[in-house]
Amino acid sequence: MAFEPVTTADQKPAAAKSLRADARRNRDRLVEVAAAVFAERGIDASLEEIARRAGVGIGTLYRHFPTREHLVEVVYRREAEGLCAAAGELAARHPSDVALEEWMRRFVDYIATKRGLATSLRILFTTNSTLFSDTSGRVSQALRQLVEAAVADGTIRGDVDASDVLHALGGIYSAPDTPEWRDRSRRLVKLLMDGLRFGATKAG
Amino acid sequence: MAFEPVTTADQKPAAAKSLRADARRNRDRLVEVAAAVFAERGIDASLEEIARRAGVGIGTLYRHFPTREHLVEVVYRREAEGLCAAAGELAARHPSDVALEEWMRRFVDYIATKRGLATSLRILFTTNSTLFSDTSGRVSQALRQLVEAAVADGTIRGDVDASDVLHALGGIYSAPDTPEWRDRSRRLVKLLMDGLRFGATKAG
DNA sequence: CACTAAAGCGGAGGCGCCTCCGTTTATCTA
DNA sequence: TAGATAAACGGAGGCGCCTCCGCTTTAGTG
Repeated sequence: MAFEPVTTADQKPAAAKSLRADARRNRDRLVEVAAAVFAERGIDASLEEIARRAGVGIGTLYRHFPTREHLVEVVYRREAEGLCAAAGELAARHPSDVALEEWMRRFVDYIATKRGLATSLRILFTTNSTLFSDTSGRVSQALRQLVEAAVADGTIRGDVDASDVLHALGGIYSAPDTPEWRDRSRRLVKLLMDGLRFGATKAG
Repeated sequence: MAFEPVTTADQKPAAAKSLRADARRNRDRLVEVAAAVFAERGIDASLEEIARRAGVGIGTLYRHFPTREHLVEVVYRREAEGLCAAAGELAARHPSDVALEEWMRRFVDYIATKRGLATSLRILFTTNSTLFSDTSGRVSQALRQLVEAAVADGTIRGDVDASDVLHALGGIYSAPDTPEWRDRSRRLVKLLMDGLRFGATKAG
């Protein structure tokens, strides 16, 4: 029980800076390892394993993240941010249609790690109501940026917008959690891209 | 994780009968003790304590109730049934307005045990969607019976119906979980009854 | 650099979860 | 009533959770 609100105080740079160097190091390490372990073993992974693999004691983990949910939230946010940041980098390095396609592929991977997190995420979203709107807003903003760029330079057709694409990706959320889920989702992305390229002013 | 649907197979009398005598005894004992322990210690009470106090091994508890949620569901259903059954008994033993008042008092106690169960119940209701509609339907049916009887014999005013009363009781659900919650709710029931008696054809 | 206070570390220990399997018991048949 | 057998029992054991507190490290101060 005991679902105290997950504070967001540690988001403030001031608070972040006030950590001692060793503490900051351990904290970062824990988040990184946690992301890997959650991806590998699922949300119910042993926190002791995370601490072990991060090379810290279990006490240290609990000091930084008093509940499993705190840790999950930070990992979740970090991944969402990474996804958003990738949009800019991809756009800078690739033709805009390729950037969009690659970003959607990563989006699928991102969602993949969220599968099976249903319960934990539900608790998080209940507890911290800004979490969902924050991240989903930022993610769709990133998508919008990519779609608009690709429309603008004619590598995808002009009669769609970001919300159409988001809608099309929506099937990924709701699809059942089968073993072939990932492959099917990738095919879906490809299909979607072909559709988007069809009728573009600039031929692929 | 692993939220397999909570089966309702054990509701069938046939299945119930097929238990060996000792098994049935232990199962009943467990449910009874679990109700007490959940009420006393909250939903997170130790299952080992429940087994201990029921005088069975922890293995026996888990054989009958493979997850905590299974056990909670059975306790929940049992209590709701008790509440419904009480309506008939109270009606038989008391003037109809007194029966209604006493029943509402018990309803408050019933809800009291559900406080703090938020998460577990949410999981149950998600998993087993009939659970909520089943029980709430039956409970409001019981209330309806009492209200209609009291209206019929004039011990409460005639211009209200069961859904009005249920609505008035609704505040009990939504009130925050403070220490004075129980007392406040009891005062609310009293207040409601005074209002219901006011203008009754048959003076109290 | 030496010293110190405060911040941080980490793991032992206690508890609860859940499974597994050797033992006990109810029920059925002769 | 005795014997057979499937059902049920129960607790040891392994694992994870989380707290508590004595020890270590850092970051300031003179």
